[in-house]
Amino acid sequence: MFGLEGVRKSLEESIKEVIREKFSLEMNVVLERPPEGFGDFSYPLYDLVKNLRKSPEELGKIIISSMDLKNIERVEIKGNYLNFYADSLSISEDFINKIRESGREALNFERKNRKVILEHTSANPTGPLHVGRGRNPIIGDTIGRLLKKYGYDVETHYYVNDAGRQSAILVYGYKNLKLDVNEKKSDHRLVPYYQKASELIENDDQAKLEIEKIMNSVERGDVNTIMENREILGLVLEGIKQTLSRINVSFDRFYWETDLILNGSVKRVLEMLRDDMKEEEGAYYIEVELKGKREKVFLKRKDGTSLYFTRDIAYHLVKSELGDEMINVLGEDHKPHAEMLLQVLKKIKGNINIRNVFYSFVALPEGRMSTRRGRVVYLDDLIEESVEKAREEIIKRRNDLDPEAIETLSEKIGTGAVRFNILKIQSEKKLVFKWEEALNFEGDSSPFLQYSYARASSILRKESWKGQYSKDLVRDQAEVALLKMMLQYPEVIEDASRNLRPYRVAKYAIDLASAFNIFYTQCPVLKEREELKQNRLAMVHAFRLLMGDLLDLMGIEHPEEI
RNA sequence: GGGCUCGUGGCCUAGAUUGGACAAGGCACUGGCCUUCUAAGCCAGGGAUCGCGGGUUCAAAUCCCGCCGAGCCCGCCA
Repeated sequence: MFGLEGVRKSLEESIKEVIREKFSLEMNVVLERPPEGFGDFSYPLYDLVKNLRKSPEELGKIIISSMDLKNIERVEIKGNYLNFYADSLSISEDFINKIRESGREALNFERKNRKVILEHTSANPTGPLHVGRGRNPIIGDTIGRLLKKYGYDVETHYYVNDAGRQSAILVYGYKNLKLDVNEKKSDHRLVPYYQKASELIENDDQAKLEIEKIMNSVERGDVNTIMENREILGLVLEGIKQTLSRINVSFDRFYWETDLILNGSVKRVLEMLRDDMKEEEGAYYIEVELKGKREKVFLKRKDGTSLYFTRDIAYHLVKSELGDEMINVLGEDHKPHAEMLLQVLKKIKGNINIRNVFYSFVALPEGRMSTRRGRVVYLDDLIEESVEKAREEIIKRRNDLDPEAIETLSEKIGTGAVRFNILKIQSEKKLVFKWEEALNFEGDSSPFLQYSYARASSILRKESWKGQYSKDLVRDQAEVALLKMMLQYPEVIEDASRNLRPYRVAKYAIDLASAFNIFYTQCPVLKEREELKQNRLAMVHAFRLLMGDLLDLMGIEHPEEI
């Protein structure tokens, strides 16, 4: 791989070595990234100054004179810091060479030969997706793309909850109520049935009984009931899939919860935990420790049926057989559940690799989203509004496009904005949904990225890069800044993947686009003399490759012109 | 009540894992830049007691303790 990380590591090693030899000290050397104008890496000398009672100048000189300065252009001692200026231009030459030789493959990481089962979204198939949990598919899908990029094999799962009360309510409503609904999208069409049936249970004992009967049959593993239910729930799931596919989210596998009942997994879990279970009024539970407190977790109702937690254990055991590691993207409300689940899984199966990514709910300014209270923004509505906004903006700027082209373009820009505006914020941070922010197409936004990509494409359409590049022709500050920014790609991807922080990619994409836009305004390309033109075309070419890659990672389209 | 998470200019967000040099972007605001590769852009400017109070340290937005505020959780629900 290319980039500056290698330089950092060898500098750290070398400094550590010098300190050991010259001062007989064992120190943990971590270089910092200094503010603008202080080089690429810096080493604070405070500790040494204090330890050895010598001036920073004196210490700095000793270190510099005996350390290995490979790939370093110059070093300065400034205050209590040793500032290293990397020879970014030589490194950039390697980078451009790699791009020339292998194109986009230059951005690939080595395969890890490790398979991750990534579960995300898993919304109950009882209604359309709303923005409250809308972060889940976007964060989840991006993590999947990131991990693939970083070299993992990834299998994405959607766990379809068809065993609970909510599913039974919908099924009952759809089968028994005669309603006149004008909605063509199936997930929205079924909403009134669910709502009406929910109301019914409040005071209609007969309905309540019927719903409990459905639940009971399902949990007992009655194949007919389960399959009938799946047909109705499947209608909603189809609608959800449509929504997701519009924002480029898809799954390798939909795993139905009731399969765990049908294939005996749930039964096996209960057997495995038989010795740990305790009885209380006919129901069975196990005890787990949560934050120093013992908690009861029920696995079996007094009527003998299993609970969500039981089935979740079974599901995770299934997943653990499918890959080397599991990653789940979960709402913050699942935190205690996930912690307890992990404990139980460890008890059953010693080494188990699970990592959870939690996100906090998206709320509206007036409070938490709630379908019942009619306080909800559906993901479909957000997408629709965003695409509409994009259409308006395009019509404002372009009068050369036919209606069909406008349509295609607004879809790409609008859906990209939906993904980006959610992605750019750390998942655990609370998020209040405001239309004016969701529809912001300036500054830190996806159109900003797509715009920079289109600008690069536009230049390359007029003239393509012939393959020449020389660091000696780089003079402008904007060129250097762009090159340096591009060199950060590997460490950003690594950090984002290892720590499951997709927002890092979003932030980096903004910085990169920004560096390119400055380059674009300051450095003409096409009208320069041949040599310089080729040099700048190389940068534009490399930038376009990188930005296209980053947008793909985020599931955002990158049209050649916007 | 207990636990988890969050609190950074008027608004939104980085920086916190690994404590370091004037706290960095964006929105909004003020002023400039389209006869030159796409102005969804670029340049310049104003605007921050980093929730509050202690502590550790040569050095704290970052680590520790307490408090305040917001969200989430504490079911034989999912």
